[in-house]
Amino acid sequence: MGVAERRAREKDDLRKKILDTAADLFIEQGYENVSMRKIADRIEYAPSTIYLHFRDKVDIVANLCAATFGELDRRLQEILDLGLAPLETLHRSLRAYIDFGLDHPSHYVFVFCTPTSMFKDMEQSSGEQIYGCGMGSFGRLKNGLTACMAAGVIREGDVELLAQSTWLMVHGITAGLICQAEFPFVDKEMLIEHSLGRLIGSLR
Amino acid sequence: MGVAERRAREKDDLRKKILDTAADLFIEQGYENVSMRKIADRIEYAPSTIYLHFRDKVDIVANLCAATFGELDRRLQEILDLGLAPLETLHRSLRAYIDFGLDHPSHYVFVFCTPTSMFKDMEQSSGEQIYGCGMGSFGRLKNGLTACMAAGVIREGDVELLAQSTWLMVHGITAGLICQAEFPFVDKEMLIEHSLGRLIGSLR
DNA sequence: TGAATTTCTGAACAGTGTTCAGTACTCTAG
DNA sequence: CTAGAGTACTGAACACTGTTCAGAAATTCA
Repeated sequence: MGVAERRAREKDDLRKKILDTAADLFIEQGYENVSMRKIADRIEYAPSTIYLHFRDKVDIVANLCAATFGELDRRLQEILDLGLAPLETLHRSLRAYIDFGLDHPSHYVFVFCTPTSMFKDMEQSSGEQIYGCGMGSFGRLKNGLTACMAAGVIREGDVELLAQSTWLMVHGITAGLICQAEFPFVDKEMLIEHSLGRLIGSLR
Repeated sequence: MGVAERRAREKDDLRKKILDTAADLFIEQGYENVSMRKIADRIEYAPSTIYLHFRDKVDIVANLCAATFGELDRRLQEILDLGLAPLETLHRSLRAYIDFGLDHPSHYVFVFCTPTSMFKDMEQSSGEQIYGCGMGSFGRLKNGLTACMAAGVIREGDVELLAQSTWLMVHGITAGLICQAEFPFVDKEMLIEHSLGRLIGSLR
């Protein structure tokens, strides 16, 4: 009686196809310019079919973001697994965060640059999903700072305060480079490393 | 023959009324949730009338932002006029920038947190208007840094690089506090001053 | 008063997210 | 092999969006 399983698998296939197609379109055209009808057209289903798999448009993006930010977590774990010096680990982690944002600008902007007030009339579960996206990584940042403090390579202080302050500024680098793409920035590599240098230097 | 003048004045009055009403609505409900019809309803004109005064919706926001950011310029000039020590001036200016963003979250997000790619299919003039919003203030930041360098209170360096790096991080504080309003931030006052301390400290 | 200008509107267009009655299909039980 | 249950899917519709434009209304000028 593998029928139920096959049907479930087929249902999951379509779900994945919707997510993949939506991801492609979001990257191609940006969140606002992608409509449910465009997604439906590309997968050759009626728009209403999508609603059998996702509550609404935000639900699709929330799922995509959750998946994408899982990748950030993986990248950060990889760095942790290298077993480097705490300060070097911190530096690489912050750098990985920025690179991640630049690699996934649409997702990053959606999760971190959309005022939460815009999601007021939204299913709570989607809101929490989006909200939770970054929390795992923020926890890693706190761990990283704690490790640095324990090793005595940065001065003692309120970890929560330091972490929030650090995140805000790293976020600024990431979001600024994404959203002000037209701005005549100096060499990006230099700009990022210089800023990270200041950021980490100010922890000593 | 003051007829023409009176009519021009009346026309300008309606223009201002549209801008004021739009500003109110944007603050109340956020840019995306305000429609041309809502604006038209509140001023008791037909939606199409608005198009006699503004090219499109973006044109309205662009005008609002230009006006708002004029206020930022004024605030920064006031600080400059105090004739304080260069480092103190820099500190107060950065603080004023953050406070300004928190005072006008909708405008700030619109100008700095909307990917420029979203304005691709937009009249060039509006794009330049939005783009130009922050340029004046950025120039002031560069001047402030140059003054500090001349006074020998920060170390020598590429002013453009320092200014961009500084702006990115100050932007992060501002945008982060606005867009992640639900995040359980520690005391905001402390968070801002701590971050500014790190930022300015890393210039020495 | 009549003509010319300007101001303003109503209806329409093409698009959006979303809902839902009803069709088409697949699988199960008799 | 067929009747019916159950699922997957669709087409049409709803209420909205920004925007356009022919024509109505109001105002000014001769």
